[in-house]
Amino acid sequence: MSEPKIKNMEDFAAISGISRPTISKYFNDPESVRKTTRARIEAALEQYNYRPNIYAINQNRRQTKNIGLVVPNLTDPFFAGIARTMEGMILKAGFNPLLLSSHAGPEQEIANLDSLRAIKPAGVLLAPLGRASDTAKVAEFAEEVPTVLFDANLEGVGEAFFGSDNDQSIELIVEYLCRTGEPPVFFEMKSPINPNAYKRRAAYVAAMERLDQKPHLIQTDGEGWDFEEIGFREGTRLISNRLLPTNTVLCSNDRLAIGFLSAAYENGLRVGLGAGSALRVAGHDNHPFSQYTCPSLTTVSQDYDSIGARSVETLLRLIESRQRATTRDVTLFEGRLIMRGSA
Amino acid sequence: MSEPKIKNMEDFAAISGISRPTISKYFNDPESVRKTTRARIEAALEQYNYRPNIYAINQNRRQTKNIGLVVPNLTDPFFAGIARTMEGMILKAGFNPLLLSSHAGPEQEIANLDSLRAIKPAGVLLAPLGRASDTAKVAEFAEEVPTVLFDANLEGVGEAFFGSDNDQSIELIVEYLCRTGEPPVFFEMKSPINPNAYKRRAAYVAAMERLDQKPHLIQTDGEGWDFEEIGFREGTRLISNRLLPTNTVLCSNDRLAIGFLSAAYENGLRVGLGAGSALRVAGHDNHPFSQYTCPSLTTVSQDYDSIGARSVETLLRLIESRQRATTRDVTLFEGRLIMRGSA
DNA sequence: TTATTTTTTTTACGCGCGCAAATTTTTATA
DNA sequence: TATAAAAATTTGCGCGCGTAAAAAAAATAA
Repeated sequence: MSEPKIKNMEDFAAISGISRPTISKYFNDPESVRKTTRARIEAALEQYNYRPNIYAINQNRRQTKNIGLVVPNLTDPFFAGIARTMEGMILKAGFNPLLLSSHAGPEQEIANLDSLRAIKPAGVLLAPLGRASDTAKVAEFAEEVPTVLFDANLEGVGEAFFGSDNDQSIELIVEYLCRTGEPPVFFEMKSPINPNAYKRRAAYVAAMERLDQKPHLIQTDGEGWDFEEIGFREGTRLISNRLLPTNTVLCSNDRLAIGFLSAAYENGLRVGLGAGSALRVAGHDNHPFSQYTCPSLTTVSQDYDSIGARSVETLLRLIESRQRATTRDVTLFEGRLIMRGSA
Repeated sequence: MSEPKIKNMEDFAAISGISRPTISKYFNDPESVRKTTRARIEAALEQYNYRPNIYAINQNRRQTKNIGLVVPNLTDPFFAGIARTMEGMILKAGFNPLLLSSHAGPEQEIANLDSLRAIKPAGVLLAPLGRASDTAKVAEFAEEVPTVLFDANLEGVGEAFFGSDNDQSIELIVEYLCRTGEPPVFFEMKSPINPNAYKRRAAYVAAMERLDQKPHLIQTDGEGWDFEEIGFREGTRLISNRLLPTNTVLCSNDRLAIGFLSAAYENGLRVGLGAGSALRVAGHDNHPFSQYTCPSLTTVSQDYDSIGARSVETLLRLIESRQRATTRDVTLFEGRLIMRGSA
């Protein structure tokens, strides 16, 4: 279809009979040129299928159209889902998302930020590892590049933070559990990787005390991301040695609960609300798989549509304004109780 | 630490007392300059922390160091896991992986390839959607850019294909199920998105006939990626209406099996090998969550370490040789039986 | 020491585009 | 139709680097 080879914008300008600066203007914003000119350019575009060189563009633009999106662990369907919706929003706004996962730990988190630095992003959306994060280096990055945090907060770092209101969501489920049966013990990791875990622990204690109940924490060893494994291992130990003080267990997150439920099943313990059940188990997060556990998991859903939307919007507005935030917006979204079979 | 601002390679050359072309040579291959020179550069590097501009590099290099990595659905932990290991290998080889997911369908798959085209990758690793893929457009892309397929084959497309030997793995589990109990029915989607599903169907039929058993296919409606939901919905229907002709169900993949197990549980059907069990359920893939179903899922694991490693190696060799493959290597790796509680 | 090889330096061009200022052309308004 | 405003064009610089050829310097071999 195309006989003369279009190698660059100059060639394309020549063949389409329009000046190169106007072509350049068109690619930066098709609406910025006259309708008739746009039509001529687009007609030529169909014929010759030219695309500007992205490296030349980014070398010369004051600001790229890249937005970094860093999550702690893409292998976790929970984060994969969030990343996916946020990616969609970034694309729709005409930016180019770059998805990175920090699964290997804080070094990789910093490495991710370093490789983002190399592509000079207009902004970054970061769900930090949390407790494990190298906060100083993350803060340093956030000084250079407009950065919005979500999911896990690092105090004072970045332009804004959007996350879940753990106080509200944990109180919600603690209240529910206390109202409908024995008060729950709280099952969690001793040294959780995620700062939300600390908030949830404190929220559990506070909620229990508010209800005149005695808090009881069960804290297991275990490092890393293999939450189901940890929940299963510790669940097995607790159940087979009859170490549970009540028949109700609130797990710090759904993945621990999934492991715990599996342990209960393997040990012949019936979980659920009914009369014939020996145990109630609840989680937190409304993990994609929590619907298919046996029994299905009662949990609290995080409002990740809002968290994602607000994070992206905030960053985009910041980028557009070409200046930094005057105040650091911290907004927490409420959870919703998801009642299912397990509690 | 650094008083004079290093804005580009020329500044850095001046400050380190070495000529710019030599600095350039160093960044393209640190081993290519004399030891003493390298030491001087690295000393200066520590002081001034300079990094070459990646856009300027890629604009001028004959070939970038980018490698595209496209999977059908990052929300599926199975693909997330594969992508993660392959990413690691690409990085170790000194290339820059770019991870994309085609979850929204064939249009996004093509959009992914288009955005990869824009960054002029040295090569691409592609797990196509399969049946739904726009094969002509994928093939066109693979003509332009060295592309290795994995997981799902598109006949004749790309330089090579690496995947699982569905014939072997399905026969393995069919043989096991027949040997230890009633012969299995095969539970699958009527119009599966993945070509492996077709291979598995055929492999099931062949394996059953080889064992002198009558194959029985149960094919459900349902589109998209929500396999657990489909498995649950259809499982509920089959169980509550007593439509199963045997007590053994082989699911086309683990995610269907997870939904099916959940349905069995909800309907009070005990699953497992034991005498007290009414049903046996098996899957295929050794999905990360298959270990934590109730009961844990008997399945076949795919050798994804080998598939990933061979795919990456093959592409890297191709890139290094700077020429296309003379023959299209198709290698299938064998599955391994994972015996657990469900069958 | 001299001759040879390897490495570095010098010089210079080109990549494909953004961007700015001044000029010209086209369109909208009076 | 004249006038003002908007859009397009011309001209030209600069971004930061890869790369090539020739000259110079350094390391190695004879």
